[in-house]
Amino acid sequence: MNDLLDGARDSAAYLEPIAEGATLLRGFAVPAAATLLAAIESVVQAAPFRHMATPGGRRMSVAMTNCGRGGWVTDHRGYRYTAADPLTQRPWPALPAVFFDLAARAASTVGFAGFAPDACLINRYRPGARLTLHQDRDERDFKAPIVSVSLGLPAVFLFGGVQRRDRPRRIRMESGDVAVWGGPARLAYHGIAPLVDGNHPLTGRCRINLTLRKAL
DNA sequence: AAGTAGCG
DNA sequence: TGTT
Repeated sequence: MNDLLDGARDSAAYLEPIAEGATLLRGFAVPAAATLLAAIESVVQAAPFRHMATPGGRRMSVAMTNCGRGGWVTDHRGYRYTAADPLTQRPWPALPAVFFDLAARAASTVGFAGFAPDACLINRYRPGARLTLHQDRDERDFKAPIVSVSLGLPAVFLFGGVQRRDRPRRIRMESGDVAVWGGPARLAYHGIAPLVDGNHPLTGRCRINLTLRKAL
C-alpha cells in the first residue's frame, strides 16, 4: 500500500502552475486511485452520498458525504462543519490514512509543509452535475491549503481569483490529477462546469472528487 | 450579521 | 442562521 503511494514519485506526475499559490499535480494520484476508491466505498457504506440543500432551498446537483473529524454540510440554516452526520447522527467516518498521506504529500510537494487535514468532503458528479463559482471560507483559519483530488470522468475546473469578477481559467481535470491552492490563492473562487457524460473504467458514469481541508 | 456551492 |  505504501508502494502505491511511493510509486507516485516515480510515475509521470508533473506540476502545472494555475495561479500564485495554486498548482495542479497531473497524474499525482494515479498509482493510488484504486486504493482511494476502495476507501471511498467504505466511507459511503457508513455515510451515504446525499444531495444537500442550499440555504435558499435548492437541491445541489452534486451528491456529497464526508469523512474526518469535521464534515461540511449545508441546509436551510447555512454552511458549516459538523462532527456528526445529520443523516445518521453518528460521527463522520474516520479520515482514511491513505487520504491523509496523499494530501499531505501533495501539499508538501508544492511548498505547504505540515498540512494535516481533518476534514474530507467527497463529491460525486453524475452527468450534468456542477458547482457554481464559490469560495471555501467555512474553515477556521485560512493558513492551511486546500487539496482536491479528481477520480473518474474528466471535468472542467474553473479557477478564478479572490475577486468574484476575476475571470476563471478553465482547466481540464483528469483522474489522478490533484489541485492544491493556498496562501494568496486560498480564497480563490472556483467551481466545476456541468459534467459531460462518459464512461470511466474506474468509476463508470461519474466523477468523484476528494476535497481535503484543515477545517477545525 | 446577512447571505451562501444556485438560478436566469 | 440567532443573539447578546
